[in-house]
Amino acid sequence: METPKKQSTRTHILEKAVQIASIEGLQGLSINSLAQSLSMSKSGVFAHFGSKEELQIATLDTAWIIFSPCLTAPPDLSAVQQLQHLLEQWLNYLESDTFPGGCVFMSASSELDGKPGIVRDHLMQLVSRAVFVLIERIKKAQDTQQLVTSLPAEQMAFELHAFLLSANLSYQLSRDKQYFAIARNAIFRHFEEWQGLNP
Amino acid sequence: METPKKQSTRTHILEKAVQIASIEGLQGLSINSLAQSLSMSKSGVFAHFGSKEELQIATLDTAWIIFSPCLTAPPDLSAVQQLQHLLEQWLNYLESDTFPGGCVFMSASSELDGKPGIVRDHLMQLVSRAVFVLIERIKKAQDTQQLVTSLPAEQMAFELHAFLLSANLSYQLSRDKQYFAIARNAIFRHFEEWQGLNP
DNA sequence: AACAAAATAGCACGAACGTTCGTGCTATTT
DNA sequence: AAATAGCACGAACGTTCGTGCTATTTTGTT
Repeated sequence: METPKKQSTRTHILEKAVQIASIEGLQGLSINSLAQSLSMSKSGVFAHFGSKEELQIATLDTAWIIFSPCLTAPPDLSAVQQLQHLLEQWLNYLESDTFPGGCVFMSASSELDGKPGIVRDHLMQLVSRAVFVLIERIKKAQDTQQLVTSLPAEQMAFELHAFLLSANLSYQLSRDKQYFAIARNAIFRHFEEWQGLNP
Repeated sequence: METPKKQSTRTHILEKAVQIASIEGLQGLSINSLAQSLSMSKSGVFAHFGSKEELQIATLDTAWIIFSPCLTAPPDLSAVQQLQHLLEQWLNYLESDTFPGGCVFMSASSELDGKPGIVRDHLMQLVSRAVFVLIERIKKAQDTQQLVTSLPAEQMAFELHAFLLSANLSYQLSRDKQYFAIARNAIFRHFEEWQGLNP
């Protein structure tokens, strides 16, 4: 039987790293505390990455692997249903404590804006990828006359994304899940309006 | 002549502290770097506050003094105009680089969520105060039949606030001011809708 | 069973962190 | 003129950080 042990320690390290980073932030993720929480030595952890920046990038990639399934949708749904499916999965990802300290990408965006470097570049690439999927889904719904075309897809994406971000931030600060209900209400009403009057 | 020296160094320190904190975050605001950028000694700065937590709280208070004028509005305006005035000033505050690294309260919210303590408590109090003003302005506009009452004021406040937060985050990450135009578009359209059909 | 390779541990380093202490300056008060 | 208080300073503390080195252990292949 093939033992999966060889690759699994690095994976195991990164899963803990994502948890810690979601609470302490990417900067607060220290190799020392990471090693201790894994009952490993500092150098044992460090050797897997070679630098803290590489650890941070690998942590972002691991978080992306956890998050990215949200972006998929069953192909048998209509375009607008796929879009709604995407938003609902995104909300579930924020609401269920997938990451104990909230969306890693959002907290990382806050700490890394204004600090150029490869970690920031990598983060921006991942964030752009998620927003790109959102915009594309909106455009497809517009192309099939399921959403109005009076608004640019980018405008709609900004507003929907804003509700997701804001719900995450308010929830993390207050630990009150009502903000997800409020965000769902906002999203639902906007869909009602944007589906309403087709030319 | 009364010497303003005594209180002014502390004020001077805190003004620099707000600038640094807006870029590096409240945790990244180190007493060492703060002292160096002021050509002071570490202990000279430290003595004014006694602990880093007290420095962080004083920094938040200083940022609030800078921000809070946004919340005022000329009393001769109508309720809905006062609300629009508030949002426009808030956007200007985010857009003009009042703080070089973006809204201090937002980045602080991101780093402090999930880390209980007096700094987090103090931050939440300030944030709540701003949101409270926003909600009260909406309620007053509803009471005077200038905004529809089919939505709770808290729901409207969440959506408007989300646009502000999201514009700030996207701008700080991309340095692209188009996001403020998008946010203004979103706010304008929502007012059009919420003013539209009164009972 | 022996051995090469990879993974982990151990140790030391320089730097930066928050904090404390003793000590001068410089006003203000007695 | 003497005593006092407030500021700011430099030095040092113990700790933690990221990062190199060198052993030692574990693993996979013959």
